[in-house]
Amino acid sequence: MRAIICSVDVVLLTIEGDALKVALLERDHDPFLGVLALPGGFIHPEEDQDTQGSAVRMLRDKTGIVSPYLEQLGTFSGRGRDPRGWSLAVAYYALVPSSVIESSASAAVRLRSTSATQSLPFDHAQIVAAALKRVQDKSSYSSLPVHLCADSFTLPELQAVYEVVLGEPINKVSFRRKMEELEILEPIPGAFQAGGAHRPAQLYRLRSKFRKKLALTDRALNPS
Amino acid sequence: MRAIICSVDVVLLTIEGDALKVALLERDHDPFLGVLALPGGFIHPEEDQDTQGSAVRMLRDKTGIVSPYLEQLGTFSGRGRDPRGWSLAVAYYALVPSSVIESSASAAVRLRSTSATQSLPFDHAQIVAAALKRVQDKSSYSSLPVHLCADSFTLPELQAVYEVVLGEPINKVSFRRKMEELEILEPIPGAFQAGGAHRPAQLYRLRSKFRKKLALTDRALNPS
DNA sequence: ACAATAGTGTCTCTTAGACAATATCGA
DNA sequence: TCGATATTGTCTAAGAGACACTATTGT
Repeated sequence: MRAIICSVDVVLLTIEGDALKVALLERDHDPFLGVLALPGGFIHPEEDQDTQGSAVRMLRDKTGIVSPYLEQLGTFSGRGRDPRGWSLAVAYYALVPSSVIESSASAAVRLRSTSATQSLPFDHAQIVAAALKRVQDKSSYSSLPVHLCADSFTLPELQAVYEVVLGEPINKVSFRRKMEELEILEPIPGAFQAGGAHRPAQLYRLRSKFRKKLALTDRALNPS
Repeated sequence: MRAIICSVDVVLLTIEGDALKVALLERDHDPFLGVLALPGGFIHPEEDQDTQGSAVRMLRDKTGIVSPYLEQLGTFSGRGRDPRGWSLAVAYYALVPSSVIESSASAAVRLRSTSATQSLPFDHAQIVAAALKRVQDKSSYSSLPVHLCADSFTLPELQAVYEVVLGEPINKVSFRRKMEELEILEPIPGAFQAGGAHRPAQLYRLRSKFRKKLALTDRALNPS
């Protein structure tokens, strides 16, 4: 009996401009040498505590990024997904602000729109689709999208992030009420973003209690 | 390098009396020979299409049950969880009505209350806890619990199932309104359940469109 | 002063829960 | 008829979205 090929893949998501982007890398060996694919690789039992550890290691070694938010997405398996044989990939997804990409991503990282991932090798298109669906579902009733924002941000910025992730506009008043209720944000005293020819916006930061934890709502932010 | 031990475990849940129960089996080999544990076993790449296929096979062969609802829960991995070495278990959960257990479960199946699974071997207690949490989360905004009901059931019965799963009472009027809105049920013409000394209840069945698909609500059934 | 965006007040409509009325059975 | 549970009607209160008003900046 052939051994099962065990790997871990990571869907690293960020917002660039007005769209969600995935981080891809050119594969450095066969199969699909040179083709853009999700960062991933074999599990190293001697080195990795568990698959989450594998994901952290791969993200760090291959993209240079350490993501505060990293969650298991699911496991993809079967005979057909890898030409080398029956394989099993535990997929994770990570969310980072674009500032982290700019400051610490390796030069090999390529950002691609999540809407243009049809041609990825293996079943990576399916994995990206699952990550996208998970992020959208979770975003509609949680504080998940704050992890796509930098350390400090304004409410209009955060709302724009939610709108990019959910793909539809949100009522401003309702959005602010919801953020207020969640009690996850705190204004940074005296800090404003002066941008353009208009009233400056209050800068907020995530309250420390929620650095690692999500806040959940009873009702969807944007019932469709 | 040692190969990774790849297995699949299934959390089979049902309602018996007023409580959620898990199906357990006595282990037939070491480690933990004779100890009650989740149904599970090694992935057979020659035989299984993918891990979902492994889960179906194990459920069928070890418990005699074929569950219409079977969903991946997550993957549990690491050095410590199995005394034989670094291992990886893809966990699934299944929901079946108690009638299915009664009619087709193998005699070896033991039902245990989900609140008494602290002493399970490996990390099975953690897997059961994750399954329970998943089922509760999903039940609060979907039609998931109908899979714990037999083919035909009354609305009070279904409400009782929701209440067992969620662990708290639900407003009757709201519950009925929600079920109405979801449009997942249809009354069985002329079929009533005559039970006791009171008005008989209309029997309903799941509309065929929702046999395999869940219906989702925007708002939690029971905001707490 | 004007344009532009930030932030707030308030009205209305929808929906959830409380309460209670009606329906239908067996005893 | 009475007790019990099913089913439905309706009132009230909380929350969401629409709209518009105020605030504060650069030009």
